[in-house]
Amino acid sequence: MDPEEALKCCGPMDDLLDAELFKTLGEPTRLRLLSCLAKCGRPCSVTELTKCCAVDLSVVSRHLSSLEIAGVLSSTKEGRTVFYSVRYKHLTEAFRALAKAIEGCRPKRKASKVPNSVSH
Amino acid sequence: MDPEEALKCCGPMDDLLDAELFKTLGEPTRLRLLSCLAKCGRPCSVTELTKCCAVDLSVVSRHLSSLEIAGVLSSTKEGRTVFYSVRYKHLTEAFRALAKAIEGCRPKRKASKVPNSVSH
DNA sequence: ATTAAACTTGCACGCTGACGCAAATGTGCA
DNA sequence: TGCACATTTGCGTCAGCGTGCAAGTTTAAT
Repeated sequence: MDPEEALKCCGPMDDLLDAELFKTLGEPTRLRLLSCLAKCGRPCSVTELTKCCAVDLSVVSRHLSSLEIAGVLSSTKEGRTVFYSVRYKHLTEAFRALAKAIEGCRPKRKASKVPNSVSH
Repeated sequence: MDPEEALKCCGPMDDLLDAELFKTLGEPTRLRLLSCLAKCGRPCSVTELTKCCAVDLSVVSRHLSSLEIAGVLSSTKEGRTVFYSVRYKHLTEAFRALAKAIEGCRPKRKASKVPNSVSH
């Protein structure tokens, strides 16, 4: 198949390769917040999470909001504090599905010796 | 555990949460190139891949280079044309490992009613 | 040697996004 | 009501990045 055709044919990958999700995860500070939150294993407040990275609290608030929009975190409000949690199940399933989709595109057996088909 | 401690304690996630990888995948044009290349199921040249996205060939060249540096693609040169391929195995394993690491952080059973241990 | 094809690289432009600070909003408490 | 705490939002700044165009590089063919 040619790349031009591949563009039109819609596979499982196209639904799973979410640019917004990757863009959100592709930022060191956000990634650190996710990592710390995951390792804590419990919901944390914005103020708490600010202690694990060297940026202003307002910045952390915005990052956490982004992560929630991207489907990485969920939040619950208790009084005046907001608790963020990792969406473990959702994330795990997303990455597994992606792995499976990529694996599914992989050609099973290589045409070992067919010089003609190689050129183009 | 507090976010502050979590920062110091290094888990499996910290090795797998690669900001550079996500940043590279968090761009629509690059993601489209990856998708088309994967769906083709065969190595493609820069010129071929340019046909599946609406940007200049020089831009495609740079994107493919980025994807290679990030470990998403591999390239082989034949004469004057460069063929890019998806690193299926590498990507699949990376995402599966990530899924597993995230799953591993998930608290198995919630402490249903232990007020003392919650506060901190 | 000349020409053409396939990429790569240098450069400038425009836009996005991360950041800090200050002000605003929402909420519990005395 | 007044005050302190937790978080959000507005705003200006600055660096990074995607893009196109033009020039340079490598390699094949005539």
